[in-house]
Amino acid sequence: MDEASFLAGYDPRDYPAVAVTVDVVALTIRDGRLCVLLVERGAQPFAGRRALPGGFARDEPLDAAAIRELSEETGLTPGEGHLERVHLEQLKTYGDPGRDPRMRVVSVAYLAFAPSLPEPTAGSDAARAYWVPVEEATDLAFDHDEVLADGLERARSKLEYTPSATAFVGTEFTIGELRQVYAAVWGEELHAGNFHRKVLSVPGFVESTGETTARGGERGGPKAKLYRAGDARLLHPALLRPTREDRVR
Amino acid sequence: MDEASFLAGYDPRDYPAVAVTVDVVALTIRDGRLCVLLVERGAQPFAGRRALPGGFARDEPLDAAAIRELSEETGLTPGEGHLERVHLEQLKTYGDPGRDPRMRVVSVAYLAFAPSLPEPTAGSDAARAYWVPVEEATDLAFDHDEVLADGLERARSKLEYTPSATAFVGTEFTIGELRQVYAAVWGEELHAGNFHRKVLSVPGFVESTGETTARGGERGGPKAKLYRAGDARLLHPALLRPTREDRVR
DNA sequence: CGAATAGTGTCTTTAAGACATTATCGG
DNA sequence: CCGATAATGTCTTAAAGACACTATTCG
Repeated sequence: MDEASFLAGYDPRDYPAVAVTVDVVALTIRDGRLCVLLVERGAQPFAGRRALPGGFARDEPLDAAAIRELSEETGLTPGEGHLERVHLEQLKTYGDPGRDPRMRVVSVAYLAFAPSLPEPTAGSDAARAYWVPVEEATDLAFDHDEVLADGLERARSKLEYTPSATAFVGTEFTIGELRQVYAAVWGEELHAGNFHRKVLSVPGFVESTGETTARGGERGGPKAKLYRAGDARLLHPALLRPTREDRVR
Repeated sequence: MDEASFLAGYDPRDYPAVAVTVDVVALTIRDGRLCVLLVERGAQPFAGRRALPGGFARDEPLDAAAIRELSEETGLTPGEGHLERVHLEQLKTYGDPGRDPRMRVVSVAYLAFAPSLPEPTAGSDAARAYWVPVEEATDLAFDHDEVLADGLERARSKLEYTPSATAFVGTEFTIGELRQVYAAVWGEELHAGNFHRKVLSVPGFVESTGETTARGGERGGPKAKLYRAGDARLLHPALLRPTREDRVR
């Protein structure tokens, strides 16, 4: 029986209720570390535990619900320049019976990449939210450990094949800043010289602004050229992670 | 407000009902052509139109619902050896308001790769289902054109980085059969010699059975060595599609 | 035999990675 | 000056792609 013929004679109110929520794995880089946005839970179940931000889907597209949740939790409002540049994509949907002890909850998870955002301000509705380095984001409520792990793996993979690393930095950035994004997300240092040449050789990854930074680095070094994101949606050739042989079996 | 604190004081029966369905983009290769499983809709809306197989999610994991739908539509039962080797993965979730004219329906789409299956038999519950070459699968009900397009793009990409092409052939196969899978999914011929060497050079992609086919090809040619799927979950290095420069912008 | 296919060999080009080198800045 | 970083150069190795070629089998 297909979806529609089933629904034709079907009143969903007769069935056990299903709730649809949207959860967001929001990643950013602070002080060279990859961080995820978490909220502190107030109510049962999992009271006091940390969880991914999320909420009930209203009468809106699922993507819009994800943006709304992110906006509510960070205290940032779309239209002020902060949330516009956030990269957002659907991650995966989690719907196992029992993942919420109270009822059937189907949760559509989203993955977001953001440039370094201000810490959510106390006093706002978002006071319970804060950025946590991903290694310390363990023991989350519900199945959010798994959701986060899936999000991290997706993020690491995305950096290989797409220019989405640019979503973690400002509109203008140096190659060194971009390299720090890769280092933070992949969790390993990259060879500066080879990375530099590689990034510039991929068509459409970055384009020069003609400008340079006003000063050199904090610990010395010359001024760096500034770039902005190019028009490529895929990286050809890709920027592959250093292969760990055992990862593929 | 996060998901759980919202739900704590929330009775979903007070809200507009949301239905969760599972749709399946099931792909197979018949006569060298990539085909998708479609069903003919009987009821309104979209009566008489073709749609992807799918249905309401019951009290079961979402993956289980997808397998169940596939089983019901093809008339094949798990445990008879046909559905075991089907590769199944979650594709994407579609939940825009208005995608079903009657009510809010959130649909979790799955992508399935199957070896050539028998045409669903008339007389069974699956009589309305049949395999259609993907180029002819247009004008589908709901937003299923978009779902199918997303599924095809995912399938093409999967063949690059994973050994999932082996899910389209039998447990034992020749390199030539594998090449026909790539040709059908990517829609372009591949150089036989280079493909052959490439497949054998990727660690864990295929392993030799030591056997060969009993006969040569129908139109001539020598007996071919037989292989089975190896233990790799990712292809290193990958089998990249011939690059079309304009695809990446 | 002729056509088609399996499988291998060879060469060129491209890309990745290791490593060195030069230049420029801050302190 | 010293240490750090930006940016470029060189060399080696791996991989992709074009192409040729042999061997085998069917009709």
